[in-house]
Amino acid sequence: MRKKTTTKNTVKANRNWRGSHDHNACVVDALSTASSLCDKRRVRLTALRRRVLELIWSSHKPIGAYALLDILKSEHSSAQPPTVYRALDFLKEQGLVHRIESLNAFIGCAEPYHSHSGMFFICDHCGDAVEMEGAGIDAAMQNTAEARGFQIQTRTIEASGLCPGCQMA
Amino acid sequence: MRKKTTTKNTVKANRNWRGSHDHNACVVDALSTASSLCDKRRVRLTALRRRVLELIWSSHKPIGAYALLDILKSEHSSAQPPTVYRALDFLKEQGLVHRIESLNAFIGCAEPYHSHSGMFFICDHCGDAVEMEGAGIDAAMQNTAEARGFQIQTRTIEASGLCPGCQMA
DNA sequence: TCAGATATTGTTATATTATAACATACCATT
DNA sequence: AATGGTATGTTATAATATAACAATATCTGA
Repeated sequence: MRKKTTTKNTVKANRNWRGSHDHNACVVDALSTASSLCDKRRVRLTALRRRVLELIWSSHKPIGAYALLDILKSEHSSAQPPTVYRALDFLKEQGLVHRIESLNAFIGCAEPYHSHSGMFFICDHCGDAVEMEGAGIDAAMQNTAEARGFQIQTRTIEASGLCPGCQMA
Repeated sequence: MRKKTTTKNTVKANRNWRGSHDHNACVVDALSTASSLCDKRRVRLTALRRRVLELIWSSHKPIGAYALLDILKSEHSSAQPPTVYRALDFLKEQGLVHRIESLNAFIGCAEPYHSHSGMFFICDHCGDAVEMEGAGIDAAMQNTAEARGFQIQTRTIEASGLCPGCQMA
């Protein structure tokens, strides 16, 4: 039995849209996870790289390289484009951030322990982006690829549209 | 019971990788389809737009805006970036070309009659890209989106890796 | 601890991709 | 031909990304 209380459903959807609520705690978590991951892998999460990761997590939304650069410049006068692009390259390699191709922007990865490409739902209205589990999508792509003999290395899966909150506006 | 004749499978996969064989016929077809589609919709496939579409189809691989511009310039000296970007905007709106986000490049759409986002398999080695049917992927994304209350407007689905031919190299 | 090797960051310059803004030309209807 | 909408021309600049080489920091083994 299932009530059709639209409001209730919307609220539920809303509650689910973003997993976490305390954004500061989120950032701290992400940084400490990143730190231990890098230790384990014997790669160096330098102050600069750590700061870039922190800035990405501190932004609720996907953030572009030049927006990061502007912030870095204000606290670190030597920052130039390569400064931020190198840090981003490192963070991507380590799976700590994802690049959102349709936005030319970057977002923190909530599940850096296992390598994956991520699927993103991006709200055109508020700019929020959320990474979700593939739930069959990866497998479906893999099947299609295999049927044609294509060997997948990386996936880009992005959807833009309206998040629950912005559908009302 | 299943034979493991790798060679045979690979050959089969290869045959399927690209649907069509006569590329010139392909281009002619695409142009005439585009032409009738635009007539039907009462929009103008001008000489310039038609030429850009032709150039895109004539390229076996996704082609960038500035590569198109270089060709246009050589035959049409007034061409500038807006010339090509405007044509591309028109062609995208009409669903005649797709933009491949991970490459910043454009490719002709083989199925312009019905609006869709397309799923692309892009070979890192030879640069070929093939559009394939979603076969469950769109539905799977839609389900995930609905579960969270997200309303999808456009999708970007791209995989890069190795095409059958390049796996041997 | 020191020297050499490697990794990281600094610095300057430039490449690549994309859009803004305004002027002119085209062309369909009256 | 006058009008209004669409398309293109033109100039300038914004936004994104990388190349190439120099300097510095960190690591490793003797």
